Amino acid sequence: MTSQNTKEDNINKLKKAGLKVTRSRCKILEIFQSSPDEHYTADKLKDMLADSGETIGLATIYRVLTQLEMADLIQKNNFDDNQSAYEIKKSHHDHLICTKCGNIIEFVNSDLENLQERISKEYNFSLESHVMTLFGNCNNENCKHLKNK
Amino acid sequence: MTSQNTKEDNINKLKKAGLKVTRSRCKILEIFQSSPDEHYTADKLKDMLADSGETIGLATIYRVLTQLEMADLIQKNNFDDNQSAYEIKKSHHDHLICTKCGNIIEFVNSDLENLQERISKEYNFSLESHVMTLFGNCNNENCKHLKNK
DNA sequence: TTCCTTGCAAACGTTTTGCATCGGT
DNA sequence: ACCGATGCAAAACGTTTGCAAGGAA
Repeated sequence: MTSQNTKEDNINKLKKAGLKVTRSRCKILEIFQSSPDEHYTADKLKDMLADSGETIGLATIYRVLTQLEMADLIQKNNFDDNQSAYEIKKSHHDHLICTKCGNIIEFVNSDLENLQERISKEYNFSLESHVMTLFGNCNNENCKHLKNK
Repeated sequence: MTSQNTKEDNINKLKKAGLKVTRSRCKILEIFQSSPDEHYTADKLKDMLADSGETIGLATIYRVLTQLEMADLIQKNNFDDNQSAYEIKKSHHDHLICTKCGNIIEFVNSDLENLQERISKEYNFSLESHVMTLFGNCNNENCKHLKNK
């Protein structure tokens, strides 16, 4: 296994960002890596940490999330809710969100990336980043549980 | 003038939505119509209303915004801030946002609309709506005022 | 030992709600 | 006259911050 996500790697990533290697930061990073497509709110993280026996204060979680975001290890999303959803940083990608069950699907589309560049040029705009989110119904069988949070 | 935005029209729109035609709702609608490309926070609306001699409580503004949104007369945007920005509902369009000065530019692009449909189909997804926001620098001369709010 | 990190509680800013009053219809 | 709409104040909510105690280097 030449996994990119060993504990060693995380230690290096944190050090590189000038952050001390603490239990909280490692545990949080590991959760993100355990399900790379999942989106986590601060609250959800707190619950998951609690479930695995780690009691970490919400304040710390918010602080860590901010730091990991600045270190470019995770990405913050402001979807339609009042809560921010974080996910591990990957190459450019966007989201489909089911308005019935809240399910989030990620996708990558290079045509989209190109189109964004074209549009930016049209407005003499220097593109830094983007967000694109499609809302609709996922048409899955198990789209019955309303808003899994 | 065969304007679509007479007071008569607004009265009809409100009635159609099952809302009483009150001073607050009319004034707020008029502000949105006076600058169709502008984006307003609840706070900003309160200030503008105050400037024109209308003192309307923030609670009412939020209630009206929610109702106008449900009536499909305005649209709510959750950009990167903590505040929601509302604008009058137009045909599909998206945003370029300057990360330096906060300036918001609207654009419409039919290629984008088509591409969204293609992507949705790919995931067996029934598209209802979308959000696309490009962040970058607007390269305007007057891009010096940091974050005009 | 140093300074960063954490927990707790309190503060914060935005949005929502309860309730009495007001105003369309 | 009825019932929805409003104002005010208080509550709720997610997030941030101050401070004292704890932990990595």
